[in-house]
Amino acid sequence: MQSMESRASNNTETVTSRLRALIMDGTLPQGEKITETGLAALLQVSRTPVRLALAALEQEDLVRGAPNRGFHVRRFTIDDMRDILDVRATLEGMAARLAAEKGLTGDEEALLRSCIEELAALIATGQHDQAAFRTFSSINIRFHTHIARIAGNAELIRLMERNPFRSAPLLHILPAEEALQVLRESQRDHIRLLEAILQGQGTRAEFLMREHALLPLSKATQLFDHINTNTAMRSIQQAG
Amino acid sequence: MQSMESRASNNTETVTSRLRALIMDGTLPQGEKITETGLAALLQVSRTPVRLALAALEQEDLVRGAPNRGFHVRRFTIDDMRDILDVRATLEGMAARLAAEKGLTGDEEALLRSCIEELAALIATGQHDQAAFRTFSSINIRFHTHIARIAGNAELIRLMERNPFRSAPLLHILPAEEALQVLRESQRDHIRLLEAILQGQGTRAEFLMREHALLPLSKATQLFDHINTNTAMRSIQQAG
DNA sequence: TGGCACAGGATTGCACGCAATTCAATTGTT
DNA sequence: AACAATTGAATTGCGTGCAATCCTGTGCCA
Repeated sequence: MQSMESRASNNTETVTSRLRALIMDGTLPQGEKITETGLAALLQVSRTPVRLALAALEQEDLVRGAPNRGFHVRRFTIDDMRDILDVRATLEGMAARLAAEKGLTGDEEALLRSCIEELAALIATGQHDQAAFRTFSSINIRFHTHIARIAGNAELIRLMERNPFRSAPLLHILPAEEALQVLRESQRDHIRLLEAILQGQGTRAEFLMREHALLPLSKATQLFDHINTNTAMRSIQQAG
Repeated sequence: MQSMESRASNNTETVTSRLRALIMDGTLPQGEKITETGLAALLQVSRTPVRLALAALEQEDLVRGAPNRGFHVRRFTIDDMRDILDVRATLEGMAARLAAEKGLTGDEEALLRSCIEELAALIATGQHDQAAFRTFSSINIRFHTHIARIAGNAELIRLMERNPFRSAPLLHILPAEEALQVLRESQRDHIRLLEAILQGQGTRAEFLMREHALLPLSKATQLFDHINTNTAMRSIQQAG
């Protein structure tokens, strides 16, 4: 997570990454008002890179701003989460379809298979601690990213990378037993998916992937509650 | 086109709109280097709003920038266009599916029907001049936008609005007879689409819409040639 | 007591200056 | 003559000051 984001040559990108992290990990609660001055003081930079970072995150829709009235951290309602996941599922489905229609080279197939094998090995250990879930998430992202790469649609990759919940740490939230169950279901999906792609079954791959990507949806309520508990509860309670 | 974009309270949004227009209408050729200073001088503002506007358009992927090396207008290859249209078709298809699954209120149905009737009336006149195509495009956008609204997925709407070719003036490019043919095919798609949505046939609506949105793809080569001829030819010839 | 106007403080939006980086041309060397 | 190093111009990145705008709290009036 940090190894990808923290490499930045200029201050603006650094501030953008740090601000994004502050929002995603809940340090800045939902709905929190962000002042350029305050954030600049917090991050020890001037207002200029802060302003640029806020503009960037406004495009990502993580913060929202009104003219002359500054920015505030976006509030994610449960409907927002459903919408975002739904779009993500559609885009991932498209990636799977394109990959199936295009066909895989030997290297590409090998890479996907290795992801599946790593995941299988991880599940076989039966571990269900934070570290295991983190590893799972990392391999899982690699699997999905690679399918998008194979699809070869630059615009698609661009949109998927900008999805707010690209790497939402869902598993860490669920009870351990339930999380393990999710892992197993997820893995079964992966295997079927690769099979469909290998056989060139575009539509089947698309729908399998769609269903697979929607798997977190059933847990959305828990995710929602967790985020609120973790971040905005105090301010909400104070406000109400 | 202008009535939607030009209302801006602050300078940054004004500059963003104007710069976007400069790029889309080809005043700034593809690959053209953009200097903050130069653009600020051209638009009679300081570098600050220009910098913010460039950052915004970089998110839209209309300009691209390298650290410490400024920005240049994105070059659209024909592959880029295919990719963007393909993604757009998928998103529009999703909107149609959601609309069909959700069902229409009387008002919503009436609005879609009125779009179709207006389009039919326009086609019936047999006009094929620029004004007619502009009108067609306007009504067409209304039809599609309304379906996205009915779908009710905020994230989906957001992505569709950011699509670079949201309102690409395709028809103006084609020979008049061919453009008229496109209009008729397009209209037939609209009618079938509404029928599928009304009957709650989500998957059918999705695929009809996908096909419909891909209609410009067959003309992509012409579009590509036109844009290059219109904008970048000189600089390309000079460079090569 | 309730509502409105006004003023003070705070914050954004913009302009400009300076340092750091990059690119290009010139110069010197082999 | 070809290539490498160096210097200089141009441009970006960032900091900060100032005016315009907006919010808050106070006081006045009905």
